Amino acid sequence: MKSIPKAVANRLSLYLRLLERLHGNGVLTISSRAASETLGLSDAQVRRDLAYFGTFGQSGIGYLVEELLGKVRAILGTDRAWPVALVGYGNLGRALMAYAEFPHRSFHIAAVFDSDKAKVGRSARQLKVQSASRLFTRVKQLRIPLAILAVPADAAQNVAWRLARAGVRGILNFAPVRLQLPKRVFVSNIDFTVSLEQLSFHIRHTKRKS
Amino acid sequence: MKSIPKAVANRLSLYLRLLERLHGNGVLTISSRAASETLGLSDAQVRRDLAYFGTFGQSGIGYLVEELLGKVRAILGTDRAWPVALVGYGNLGRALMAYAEFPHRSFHIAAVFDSDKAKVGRSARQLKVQSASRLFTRVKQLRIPLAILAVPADAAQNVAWRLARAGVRGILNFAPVRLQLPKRVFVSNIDFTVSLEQLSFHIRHTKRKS
DNA sequence: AATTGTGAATCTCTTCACAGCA
DNA sequence: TGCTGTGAAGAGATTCACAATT
Repeated sequence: MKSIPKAVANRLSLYLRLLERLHGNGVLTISSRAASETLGLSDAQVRRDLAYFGTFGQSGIGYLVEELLGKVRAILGTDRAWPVALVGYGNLGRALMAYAEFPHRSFHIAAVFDSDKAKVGRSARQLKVQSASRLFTRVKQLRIPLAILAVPADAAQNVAWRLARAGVRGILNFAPVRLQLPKRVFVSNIDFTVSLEQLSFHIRHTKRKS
Repeated sequence: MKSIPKAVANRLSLYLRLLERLHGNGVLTISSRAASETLGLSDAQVRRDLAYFGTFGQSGIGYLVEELLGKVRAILGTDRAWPVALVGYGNLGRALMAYAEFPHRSFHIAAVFDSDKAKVGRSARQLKVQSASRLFTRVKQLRIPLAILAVPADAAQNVAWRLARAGVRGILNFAPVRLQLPKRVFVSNIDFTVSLEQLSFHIRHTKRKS
């Protein structure tokens, strides 16, 4: 099997969102043309992307929404539930704990940790915030594969190492630092200021309308 | 002037972070080789990227950190202060309000809005949360160029339109929807579940170590 | 008639490799 | 010698365009 281009992987979530919406609306089939218009891509690109995962389109008709949905879910790995460890229960951690989209999309917070004694023991939904000292043991014991890192920048690398040693395979990192980790651990970075900088860059480099 | 490739724009924030750290540590020069190792890029790429903005490296020495820092800041547009409107004062909105990195990086929240009457009037730092009905007028009056959208998915498109009409040039969107806007308005999307899906995808498609 | 899947062409990005500079 | 800046080559991603399919 050809390996999947990075660019394609980044678009899969896009397809998933579209297909879930269509399925929810009872739409049975979708053509590459129709999908491409909704998503702002080209029709050829949609076909090329989907072709990486097999050939399940139907000439003259398009793709069966339900079948394709199952396929994309399987490809993304969201056809099963993923327990996630949340580390850091500050402002951001609390917002993530309350984030309603996660449970609807196969990710559920299975444990919450914080190093601040004042926060430990506090109830977050049905969970209690646990001391960060128990992080390694608990994550390993529960075999939690994913973690969300919502701790201050200067604590991030240390926590990341402990998570990696505890067997975590992927980390969603909100701290504005580049984590150094063994390559079996994948990292997705979300950095709010980087995103704002992209906006200021584009504004600065575009002709003003007025 | 050649137009700047998208891929380069995305790396500028990376360079900015590195240069700020070096400058803080009193480092005077940096070679493309040294920079590339820290950042996990190739040395040729660093040189190529920087060359888009002029030629200010020095043969045999490298780049002057302070000069390059100023240059990168100017390119990204973070050499001046950017007022930002925050729309949505729920869990995420409060976390963003408290986010300490923004003020250090030329972005400051200049106004906060929420449609929930119970939240209006509440104090967020030195600001009072304002009614969303005043959004258009206030944003226009204050000429706020950037907005952070931290509202529920079903309200996002409507708020985005009002922001666009009020003259906003860039929107950082946290709602899991694709905003339709005039193309003079740039959008950066941050979608937590998309990032988690990228992790599950990579884990699913990688040989397990054990 | 409508639509897929894909070779070939094109466009974009990255790396190689080296002349030229301090 | 150590390093930049860049032309040329290479790799990767996108689009074109059309034979094959229902």
